[in-house]
Amino acid sequence: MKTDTYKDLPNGDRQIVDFQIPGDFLGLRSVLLHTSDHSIEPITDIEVSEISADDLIDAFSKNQRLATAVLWAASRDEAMVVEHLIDLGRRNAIERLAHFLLELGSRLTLIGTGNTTGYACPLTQYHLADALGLSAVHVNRALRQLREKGLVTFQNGRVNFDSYDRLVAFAGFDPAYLDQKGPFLP
Amino acid sequence: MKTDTYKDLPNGDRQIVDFQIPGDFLGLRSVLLHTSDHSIEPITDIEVSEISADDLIDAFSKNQRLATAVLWAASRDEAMVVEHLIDLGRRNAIERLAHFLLELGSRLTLIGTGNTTGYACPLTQYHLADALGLSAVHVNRALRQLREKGLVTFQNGRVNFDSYDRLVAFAGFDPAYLDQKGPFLP
DNA sequence: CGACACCTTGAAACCCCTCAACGACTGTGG
DNA sequence: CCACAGTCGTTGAGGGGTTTCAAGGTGTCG
Repeated sequence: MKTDTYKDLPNGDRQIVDFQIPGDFLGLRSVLLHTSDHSIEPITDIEVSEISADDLIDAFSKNQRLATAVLWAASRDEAMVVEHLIDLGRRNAIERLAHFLLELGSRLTLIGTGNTTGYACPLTQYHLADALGLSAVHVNRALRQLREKGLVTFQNGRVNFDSYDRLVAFAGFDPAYLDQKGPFLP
Repeated sequence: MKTDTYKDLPNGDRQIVDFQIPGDFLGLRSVLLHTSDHSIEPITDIEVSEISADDLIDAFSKNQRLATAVLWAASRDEAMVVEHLIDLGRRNAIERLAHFLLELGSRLTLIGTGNTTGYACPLTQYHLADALGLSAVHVNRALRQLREKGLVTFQNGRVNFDSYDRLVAFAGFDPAYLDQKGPFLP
């Protein structure tokens, strides 16, 4: 159902780069690069189909729409990483958490497993910490603040948006970068 | 000669996502996405050629190697953003700076305007601050520490590697993600 | 010379981390 | 059935990295 892509660091820390939900590519980034220094970890049970790099590239020659669609997927992945980058660079812990929970909600809504009320979220606070560049302890405190502000509650594997609109305003969340209309095909 | 891609935030901060050097695509990310919420800013005089999204997509149908090469470029861009993400998430200010200066050095070396001795660098400390998620004041202090450690000197528009090997070790820099061998073409 | 951009330094405050401890829950083996 | 280990969540105290505020210095360019 869900996985995450991460990189381990020499000092034992790790940084989660992004999470994948049903319908997402896994490891698209490394198809053409000679290196793949990231690891993928399942969070829940998953179901995957494999496609070889050669086949994928080969298919480009036969179908230009496929090439375009794959490039679109790669661009969208990168846009998410960029937004994630902005999280880490210029938002504090509580804003990061708010923004992250909203982004995941938007993505899950698109595939029908979430809405503005909330969604099922199998992540632990340690996952959030590794994704957001925080300590697990601080994630806990930040989640409490969000709860006490009446914005969002994350408990028992569920995210509940207590006040979706106020949360969006608080986090400065604009889902445009998720490009939920799909690839532009001529 | 150089540009940077950044995003302004509501509170007046901004986050630089990456820098472009000669030979790089500008705005590839937004070709297929409906949105382009990033801005591009010239740092030095630049020379660009324009290519329309339609022409690019159209070319995919005629030349599969081109589609592959463009996807490779997008993947490489993303790999750099990912490494940048790890910088912000799990490295402190001085390691971030060291890693960043090494990455830029590697990229410039590839196009022949740098080596392990150093390179010309037209960035201000404010650029570094916006890229690395730090305050300009702290960038200044961190640069001083790197200088006093005898690792690298950044002054008067030049980066001098005082001890390249020790700097690489200090920053944990591994240029593999830059994939400097170019796209894998069957 | 004045305006401006950039660099430098100090002091105080703040955000977040580390360390430490404990409670709730789950699964496991005796 | 119960003791035990393991994972996850929660909370407190103390310390450190970084920010903000403030001021002054240098260089360039009109």
